[in-house]
Amino acid sequence: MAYRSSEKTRQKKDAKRTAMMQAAVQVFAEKGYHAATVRDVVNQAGVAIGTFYFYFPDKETLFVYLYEETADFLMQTLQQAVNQQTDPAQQIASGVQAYVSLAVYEPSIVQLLLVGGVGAVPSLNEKRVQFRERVIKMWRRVIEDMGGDMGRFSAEMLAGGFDEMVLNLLARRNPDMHANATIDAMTALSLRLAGTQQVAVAADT
Amino acid sequence: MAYRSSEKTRQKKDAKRTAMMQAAVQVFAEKGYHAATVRDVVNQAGVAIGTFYFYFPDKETLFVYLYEETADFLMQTLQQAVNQQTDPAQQIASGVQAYVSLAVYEPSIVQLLLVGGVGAVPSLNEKRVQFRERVIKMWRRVIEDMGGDMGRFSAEMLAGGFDEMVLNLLARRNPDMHANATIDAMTALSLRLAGTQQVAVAADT
Amino acid sequence: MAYRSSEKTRQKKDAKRTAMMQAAVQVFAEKGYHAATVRDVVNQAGVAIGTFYFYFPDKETLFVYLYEETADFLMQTLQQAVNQQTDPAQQIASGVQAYVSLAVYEPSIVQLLLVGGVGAVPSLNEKRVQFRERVIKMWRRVIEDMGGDMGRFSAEMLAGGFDEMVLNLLARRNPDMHANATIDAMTALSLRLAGTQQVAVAADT
Amino acid sequence: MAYRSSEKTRQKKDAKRTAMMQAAVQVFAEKGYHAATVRDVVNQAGVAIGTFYFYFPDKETLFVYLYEETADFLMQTLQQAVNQQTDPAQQIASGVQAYVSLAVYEPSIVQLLLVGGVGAVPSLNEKRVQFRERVIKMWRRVIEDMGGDMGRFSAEMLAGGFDEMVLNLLARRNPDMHANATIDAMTALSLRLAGTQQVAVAADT
DNA sequence: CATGAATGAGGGTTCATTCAT
DNA sequence: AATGAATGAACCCTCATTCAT
Repeated sequence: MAYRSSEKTRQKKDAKRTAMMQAAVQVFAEKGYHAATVRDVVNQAGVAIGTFYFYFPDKETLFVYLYEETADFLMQTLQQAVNQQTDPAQQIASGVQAYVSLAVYEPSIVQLLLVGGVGAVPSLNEKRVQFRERVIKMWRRVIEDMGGDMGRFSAEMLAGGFDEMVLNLLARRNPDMHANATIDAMTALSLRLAGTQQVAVAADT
Repeated sequence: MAYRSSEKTRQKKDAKRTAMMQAAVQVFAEKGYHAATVRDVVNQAGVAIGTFYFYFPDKETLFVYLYEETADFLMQTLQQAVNQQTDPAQQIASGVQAYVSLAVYEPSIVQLLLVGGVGAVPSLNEKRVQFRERVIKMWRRVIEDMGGDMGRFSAEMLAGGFDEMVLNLLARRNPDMHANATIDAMTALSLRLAGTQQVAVAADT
Repeated sequence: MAYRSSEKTRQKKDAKRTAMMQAAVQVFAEKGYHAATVRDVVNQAGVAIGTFYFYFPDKETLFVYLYEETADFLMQTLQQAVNQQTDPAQQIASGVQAYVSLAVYEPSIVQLLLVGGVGAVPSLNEKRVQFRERVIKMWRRVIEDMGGDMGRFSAEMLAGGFDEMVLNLLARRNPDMHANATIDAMTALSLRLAGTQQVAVAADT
Repeated sequence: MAYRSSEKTRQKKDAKRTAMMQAAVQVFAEKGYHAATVRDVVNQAGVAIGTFYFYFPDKETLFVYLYEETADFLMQTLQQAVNQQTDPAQQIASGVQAYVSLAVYEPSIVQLLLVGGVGAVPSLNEKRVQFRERVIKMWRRVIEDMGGDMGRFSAEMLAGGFDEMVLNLLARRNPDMHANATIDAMTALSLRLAGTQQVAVAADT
C-alpha cells in the first residue's frame, strides 16, 4: 500500500477517498501524470468516475495534493530517522537507511516524487522546488552539525546523489539484495562530502 | 529536364528540418512530452503540420530521436572537456565547467534530458538508462584514474549530485551570476568524493 | 443511495444505441464505409461524438457488427419466408417475395450488404464470403428439393441474379410499382433455372 | 498487365501516363477507391507525385475514367466473342468463355468493375448504371435472338448470376482449375434461363 | 453520496492537392 | 514535363468533466 494517510486525510475517515488516493499513487507512479487517466484511478479504486469529482476538484489538483502528501510523508520518515540519532554521522546513516528502505519497500513513492509528473504539471513546479528545498535543508543541517563546510552545496549534491543512487538501485534486478551495499556507500560518501574525516569503506561492486 | 535537388533546395530542406528540431527541443523542454503538441512544435517552427510528418514519422519517434541526439551531444561536450586535460583533478574541473556552461547557455538541453519526458514515454526508458550509464561511466573512469575507490557508487553520486546542483543553479534568478561558485563547489566536492585528498574550498552561500 | 439503473434509464440507453445503429446503417449505405464519417453517424443520430465511442469500440468494429447483424436479419427473413411453404416451387416464390419486399421497404439493408463497404474493410471479406455462402446454400437446398440438378451453380446464379434484379428494381423511379413484376419474373426464372419444368410467364416490360 | 490502352489512350503514346493507369488499376482493385492513395499509384508506377497531377485532374476523375476504360474493354471483349458466333446458343457459350478467361487472367478488371469503388464514388453511380445496362442489353439481344421470352429480366439475372459465379470462381484456391466447369455451368444455365429448350449438363461439384 | 451516460474540445495523423524549381 | 517539399482540411479517437437520476 503506497499511500499513507497523514493527519490531513485521516480526519476524513473516508474509505472511498483513501482508496482513490492509494490507487492514484500507483497509477501516477506507473504511467506518469498525463498517461494516467482518471478512469485508471477509479477503476483501480473500484469506484465510479463520478465519485472522483465528488472528492477532488480535478485531476491536477489531486496530483498536486498527492505530491504534497507524499513529500510530507517522505520528509517525516527521513526526519524521524535522523532525529533518532544524536551523533551527526549516525544521523546520516540512519536517514540513508530510512530512505533506501522506503524506496525498496514502496517504490511508487520515489517514482512519484522523482519521476512521475515533474515537468508535466505546471502548478507542480513550485511544490517541487519546495520539496527539494526541504530535503536539502535537512541534509545541510546534519552536515553543518558535523562541522562540514560548504553546507548548501554539499547538501545539494547529497540530495541529488542519493536520488541517483536509489534510482540505480531500483533499476536492478533485485533491489533488496543490493540495498545494504548501497546504504553503506551512501553513508560513506556522505561523510566524505562533509569533508571532516577520511573514511574507509567496504569493497565496491 | 526533371526536377533537380539543387544546393539551395537541399539547404532549405535541412533548414526546415533543423528548425523543427530546435523548436521541438524548446517545446518539449518547456511543457514536457505529453503536454507538448505537434501543433506547438510546428507553430514554433513556422511550418504547417503536414510538414512535421514529412520529416518525422511521429511525435514519439521524434522525441526519442531528440533525446538520443541531445544525450550524444552532451556526452561529447563533456567527454571533450574532460579529454582536454590529463590530470584527473583537472579533468573533473574541466568537465564540470563544460556542464555548467552548457546548462546556463542552453537550459533546454538539461531540461529535456533530466525532466522532459522521463516516465512519460515508455520507449524512452531504455534510452534513459543508457544515458545515465554513460554519464556514470565517464565520471567513474576519471575518479578511478585519480586512485579513488568506490568508483561506481562515487560516480553515481557525482552524476546525480551534479544534476541537482545544476538544476538548483538554473532555478535561481540569475544563473550565470552564480555559475562560477557552483562550478567551484562541484569541483571541490568531486575531489572529496574521490576520497584521495583533503580539499579546502571557498566560502559558501 | 447509489445510482440505480432504472427501467427508464436502460430504455433510454438502448434507444440511443439503437438510434446510432440505425443512423449508421443509413449513413454507411448512402456513402460507403470510408466516405461515411463517425461525425455523420452521430449527427444523424443526434448525439455527441463521444457517445459513439461509449457504445462502440471504433468505426470498423461497428461496421462489421452492423454487417453481421444485417446479414443475419436478411437470412432469417428469407429463411422464414421459405419455411412457411412446403412445396419447393412455392418456397422460392415466398422467398423471392420476402426479399423484394425487404429491399423496397428497407433499401439501406440491401445497399449495406451488396454495395456498402465491400472491398473497403479488410476484416469484412471473410464475413462477406460467409454471407454469400449462406444465401447460396439456402437456395441450393430449395432447388435440390425440387429435384433440380447443378445445385451449387444454379444457386450461385440465383443468388447473384436476384441481387442484380433487386438492384435494378431499386434503381427505378418507383420501385414499389414494379415490385410485383420483378417478383413474378424472379420466381419464374428460378423455376427455369432449377431445370425441372417448363414455365410460362406473364408479359415482359 | 491489367490496363489495356484503348483508342483513347493509345493516341497519347505517353509512357508515364500509361504506367500510372496500369498501376492505378492494380492499386484500386487491391485496396478499393478510398484506401488506395495517390501515392500508392505513383509509387507503383515509379513516378513522382507531381506527375500524377500533370496527367490527371484529380483522384476521382482518374478513377471514373479508369472505370469507363475498363468497362469499355470488357464490353468490347465480350461483344467480340459473341459476334464471332452466329448461333445464339454458341454466342452465349463464347461470351461466357471470354468473360471467365478474362476474369481468371486479369482479376483486377473484375475486381475494379464489380467491387472496387462502387458505392464509394458518387460520380461513379451513373457510370455503373450505364455499364450494367450495356451488359444486360448485350445478353438480352442474344436471348431474344434465341426466341427466349422475358428478355429484360432474363438478361438481368444472367448478368448478375454471371458475376456471382465468376466471383465465386475467383474466391477458390485455383480458379484456373475450375474455370471449365464454371464455364459449362454458366452456359447451360443460360440456355435454361432463355427458356427455349431443355438442357442436359455435366455433373455438379 | 454515488453513479455512469453523455459531452465536446482537442490531439495525433493522413492524404489529396499545389507550386516553386 | 517532371519533381517532391509543403500545405492544411479533415479524420478517428481519447479523456477530463458534467449532471440527471
